[in-house]
Amino acid sequence: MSRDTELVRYANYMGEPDPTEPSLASRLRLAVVRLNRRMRAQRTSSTVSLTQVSAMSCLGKCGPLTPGELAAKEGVQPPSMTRVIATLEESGLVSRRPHPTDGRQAIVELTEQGSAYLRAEVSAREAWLDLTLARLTEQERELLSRAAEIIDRMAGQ
Amino acid sequence: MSRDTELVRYANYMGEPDPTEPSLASRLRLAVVRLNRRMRAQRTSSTVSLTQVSAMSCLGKCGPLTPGELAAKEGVQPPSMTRVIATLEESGLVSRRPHPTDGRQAIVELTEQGSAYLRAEVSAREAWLDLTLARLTEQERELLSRAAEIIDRMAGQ
DNA sequence: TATTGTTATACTCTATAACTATA
DNA sequence: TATAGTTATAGAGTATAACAATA
Repeated sequence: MSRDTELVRYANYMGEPDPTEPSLASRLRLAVVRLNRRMRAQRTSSTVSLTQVSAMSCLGKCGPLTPGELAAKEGVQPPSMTRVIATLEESGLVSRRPHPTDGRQAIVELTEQGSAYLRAEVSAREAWLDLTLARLTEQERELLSRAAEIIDRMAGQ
Repeated sequence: MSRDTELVRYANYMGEPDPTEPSLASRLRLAVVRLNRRMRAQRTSSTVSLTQVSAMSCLGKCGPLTPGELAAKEGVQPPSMTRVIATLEESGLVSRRPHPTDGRQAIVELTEQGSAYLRAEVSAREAWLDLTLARLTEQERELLSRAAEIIDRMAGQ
């Protein structure tokens, strides 16, 4: 997209504010904040938190990664990821091994147990979300599916 | 919606898992977690956090509320809201007055300063989100607008 | 006795700054 | 000197349990 096109879009988008109606940014912010809270509050028997599940999903999807790569993909700072990895390693869900050529780096990957967890337990954690999604219409789910893609792209910028 | 319809929907939705593709629940979870992180990380000169802005937006939209009502609308527990209100009151952005008929309750409302903040500063906090949204196409924004509605409804359940 | 709200306490998530080890 | 990662520390956000005040 050219810089000009982008500016025109921004002008068009910002040009007609409706003071009686909350902006799209406001509504999207509130919706995301609230769903995030709701998902975190969803307790499972497991001790693995939403953040940890998210990191494990990333490893499951991308394969073994260095801590730095994992932090970048999850959009957190390296020290935050250090802690997530340490906790998961203590639980035996991920393992670390030395990088073959660079002594500074490490390779983090799911253990057998971690993979099994991802297959079986993640869906348990997501039970509430699954059920809530199931209550929607097929059209609404299709819409959310596309929205998830867009939101993920926005967050990754 | 009847209970039967709901069960059929759930069966249809859950019946065809595709192991090669992350589920909608997974993708939506990741998208929401990441956008939430990204929004919180968005620093402003202001000292008002995203959670505080969210509570103020709620007061701006609904008018004066008791702490309990505000907690329910935001989907947090009362003690959590106690803290948010206390901080906002210290900053002079909201005020508390006694409930006219029930001595246990209180009425929380935006002050003049709080309203001004909501008009002027909130958009500053949302600058990043606004800009990011402006980079999308009109169709994508329309889609997100509908998604925000659905997500908010899901979170409110 | 039930309801509303607050206080006390603790845990998760995340950040920045400073440090260590390796390239 | 630059990069990858960890340790130390701090702050936001949220919860549960226990308490106080009022209905």
